[in-house]
Amino acid sequence: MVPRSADPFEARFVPARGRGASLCARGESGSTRRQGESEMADKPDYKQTMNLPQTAFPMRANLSAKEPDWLALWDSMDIYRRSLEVNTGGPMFVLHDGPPYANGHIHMGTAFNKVFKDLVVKYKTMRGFVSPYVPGWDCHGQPIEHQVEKKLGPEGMRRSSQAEVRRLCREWALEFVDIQAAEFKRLGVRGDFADPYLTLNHAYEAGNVRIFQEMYRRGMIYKGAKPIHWCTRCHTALAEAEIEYADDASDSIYVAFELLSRPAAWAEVTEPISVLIWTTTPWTLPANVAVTLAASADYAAVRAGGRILVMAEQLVPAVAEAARWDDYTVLPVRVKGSALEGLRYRHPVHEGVEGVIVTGEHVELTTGTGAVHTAPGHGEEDWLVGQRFSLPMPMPVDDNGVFDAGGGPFEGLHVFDANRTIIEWLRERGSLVAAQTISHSYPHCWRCKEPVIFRATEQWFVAMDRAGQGVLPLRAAAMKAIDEVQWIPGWSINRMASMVGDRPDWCISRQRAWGVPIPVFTCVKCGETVATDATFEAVAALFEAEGADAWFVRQPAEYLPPGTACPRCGGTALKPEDDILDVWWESGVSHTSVLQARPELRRPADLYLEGSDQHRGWFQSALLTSVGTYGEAPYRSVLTHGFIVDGDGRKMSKSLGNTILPNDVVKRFGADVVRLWAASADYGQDVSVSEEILDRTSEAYRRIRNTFRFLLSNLYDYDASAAVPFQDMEELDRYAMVGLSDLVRDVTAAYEDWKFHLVYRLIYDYCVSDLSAFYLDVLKDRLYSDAAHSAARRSAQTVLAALLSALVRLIAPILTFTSEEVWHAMPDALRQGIESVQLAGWPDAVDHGPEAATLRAGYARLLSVREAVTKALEDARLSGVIGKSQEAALLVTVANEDAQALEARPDLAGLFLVGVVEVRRGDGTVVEVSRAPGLKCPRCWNIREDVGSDVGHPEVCARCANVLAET
RNA sequence: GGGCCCGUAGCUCAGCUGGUUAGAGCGCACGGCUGAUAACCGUGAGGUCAUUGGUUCGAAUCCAAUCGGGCCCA
Repeated sequence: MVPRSADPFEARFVPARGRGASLCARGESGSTRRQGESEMADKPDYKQTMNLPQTAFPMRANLSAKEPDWLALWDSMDIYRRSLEVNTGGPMFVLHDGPPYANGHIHMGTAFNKVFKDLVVKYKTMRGFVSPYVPGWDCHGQPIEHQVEKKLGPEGMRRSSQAEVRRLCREWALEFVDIQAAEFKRLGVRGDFADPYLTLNHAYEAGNVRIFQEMYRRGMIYKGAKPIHWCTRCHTALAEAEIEYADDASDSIYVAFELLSRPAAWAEVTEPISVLIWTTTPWTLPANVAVTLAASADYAAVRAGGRILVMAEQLVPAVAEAARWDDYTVLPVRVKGSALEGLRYRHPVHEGVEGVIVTGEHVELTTGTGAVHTAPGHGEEDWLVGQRFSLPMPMPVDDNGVFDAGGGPFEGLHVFDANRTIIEWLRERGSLVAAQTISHSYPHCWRCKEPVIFRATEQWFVAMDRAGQGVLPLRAAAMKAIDEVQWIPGWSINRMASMVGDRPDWCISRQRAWGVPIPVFTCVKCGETVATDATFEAVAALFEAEGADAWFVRQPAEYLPPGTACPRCGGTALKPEDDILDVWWESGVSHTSVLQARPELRRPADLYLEGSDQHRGWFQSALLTSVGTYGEAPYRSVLTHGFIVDGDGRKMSKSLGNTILPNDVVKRFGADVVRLWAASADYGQDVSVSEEILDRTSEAYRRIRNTFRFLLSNLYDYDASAAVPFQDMEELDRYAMVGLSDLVRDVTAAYEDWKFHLVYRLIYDYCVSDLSAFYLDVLKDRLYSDAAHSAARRSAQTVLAALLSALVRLIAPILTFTSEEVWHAMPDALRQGIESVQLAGWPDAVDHGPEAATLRAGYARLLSVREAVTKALEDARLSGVIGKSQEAALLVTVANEDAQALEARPDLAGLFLVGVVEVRRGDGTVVEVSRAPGLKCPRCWNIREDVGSDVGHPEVCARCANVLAET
């Protein structure tokens, strides 16, 4: 702030050229650009006698350059620690951070999420809550491992031990933890970045074991074989999250399976009878065990090419076309699928093997033949059918995707290479009825982009519907817990409930290196699983002390209690499980590894806050592991936001070229603009970001900033001891105080509802419409022209101080940098020695009693008349009657009630910013404009008839003469 | 293909349980001011409320379908 010279009124007779530069922070001389300067030359420079705004708070924020300074200040004062201490003894609010994946730079989605969380935490802190925020990172998992694999190359991978690969993965993860932490901090996010939680921390890793132990004990974890997506290149089972669907060309073949017995319906037929199946994965035929028909559909027997083929009646024409049958006949008798159940057929591949016909609900009657080749090891639905009919589950495909002996004639071939061979092989044997190539959606590995296969392997599962005695099965318990959580927005509960209600058992096995091992052992001698409280505790202790790495380098005998033996055969040679845990499990258990483990946190958390994809991800893995262990949800409420999309509502992708990166936005606009953008969007739906949106946001930012600047600039001589009590204020000021209270009340309610876009709108509209366009505009005359110490001006300043003090707090969670900048530019008296706005608490919505309603009503009328006035003034301006509004004289004719509201306020001319106003009563509202009588006062620039009435100061209006005389 | 959700002016948002000519701010155009000045004030033009049907005396608001978009799943 520029120091003000001793007493401006000493300067009243100083010629215009003499001073001035020192008064104005802008440094403008004020004496060189006026036309008619010569005629002013020997007149007093009244400007020097006025209280014009002064401030060092710059109009242009230069955020990208200045924000780092505030970060440094916060660092130096340890703002995170202080934000907790300031509310010591207060209630607690725990927002638990969902860990982003420690790979790559942050994107707009992560930026949005983190800013959102920061708004919540800072708001809660200012409301008096102890609100710790411990950021976290998800450090394990296939993507990082894949990056390391790429870096090492195939040769390097072969030479590296698992421990070495894990070391590189750890380095990779930690590097990106640092990068992302810096990026989050740069956005103004406040938290315990000095001690974040990382899923690779030893204590964290141990938490996985404790949860596993408890859920295992409760009978919720089992080992089973089940078809899962398997990437033959990455050698791993893939979760749904790791699958991408893309169009692929596939073989589409129709194969006749010759029936071993004749259905009664077609007993008289002499040709061989086959059931015709259709498949797009020829390589799964060696694992075939059944054909599934739709129980209630009609099946027909078609005579074509010298044999009888059974298929769904409604699909006959389509099949005939695919097979290019010139000539075929449909036998007159139809049968239901259920009538064929139990028939046996000759296996299409394996000599001397039989398959069986069954029925199921999943049979589609829109494509294919209505007869589904069923290989329980190669498909989820097939597996379910297999379960129901107790079918065998052969699995002739190994980890590499290559047939073993079970592949019969195709042993040694990779499944995708085998397709052609199999087709030819079938053709030679006459069972191939048709073959085409079709394009359809096929699953691919999200990392290597190769097509994946469905393949049954031994996996560890979390059972959704079974549990030990006396324990509520997980699904039922989770559904109950879901009901007890507050979901925001409300529809979120439907999504969560339907997902948990429908989901299959959770496969938690991954055949990878970079993660936390499934903490069980297998007896080398008999293959029994060895997992007891004693072994779990030993493993947890091991991880706690040495990390999960120890699993891969230490022998079980080194850390298991002496005498640990297989409960079945007594064998003491134990092999640690090879599979590692699904990373969703890992991040899910943070309720224990973080919330429970850290003294400053607690479980359950008050809030989990993530994007809507986490219904399937973290919200769910946290829920299941928490319910499975403690019988309750890990959170009291869950807030979800939409995804970040471009200006057209499309997802951002490199291929579309519509990506916007937070680091770029920070550089160009500043983090506060990112934060304002995040706050201004309705997160209940997808959130758009584009150049235009950021431009608009940036303009809104400047608008808010300028409001602060105006407030600050008129408080340069604020005297707290001269503050005017509410009841002694000018009426307009009392109205402004009521408006401020209303704003505080509304904004606080909006924060409480997590409606940040409403917070933004309320504050912004208040700055623009209530303050800038009315109150502050009207106030200028009083602030600038009245005596500095006058009660009227002090009344105005008291309001400005209140506005400033409240607004800076209300906006502080959002504009974290700018609010701090304002805080430090505020008069000391308003800061009350508080070093940061983040520690300044929340403004009160003062109840101004019954007068508040009277003021609101009176000014509502006045403001509606004022709209008519501005319109009339504009017309008058257009026709050249006036230039600025002060040059106008108004004749306002209004209805009776409005007239009362106007007449009740003697300073109508001031409120309308015109020279003079006369009010008359009439029917409607009519405003007539003419030129104001009188002369322009050279000091206050108002047009007054009393200009020249004072002998002491013959040039100015009476008010200004008084001011000059007083000083 | 299934589940959940979304689609009001160029942009961000209001429009409660259906009720007069659909609102605000920004942007834009035009004007004013030049003592908030790369600021401030004012006026104005912008919408067949995604589309199409239906319910109703009356629908942006209820229902259905379609189109477009998002997340999740297949």
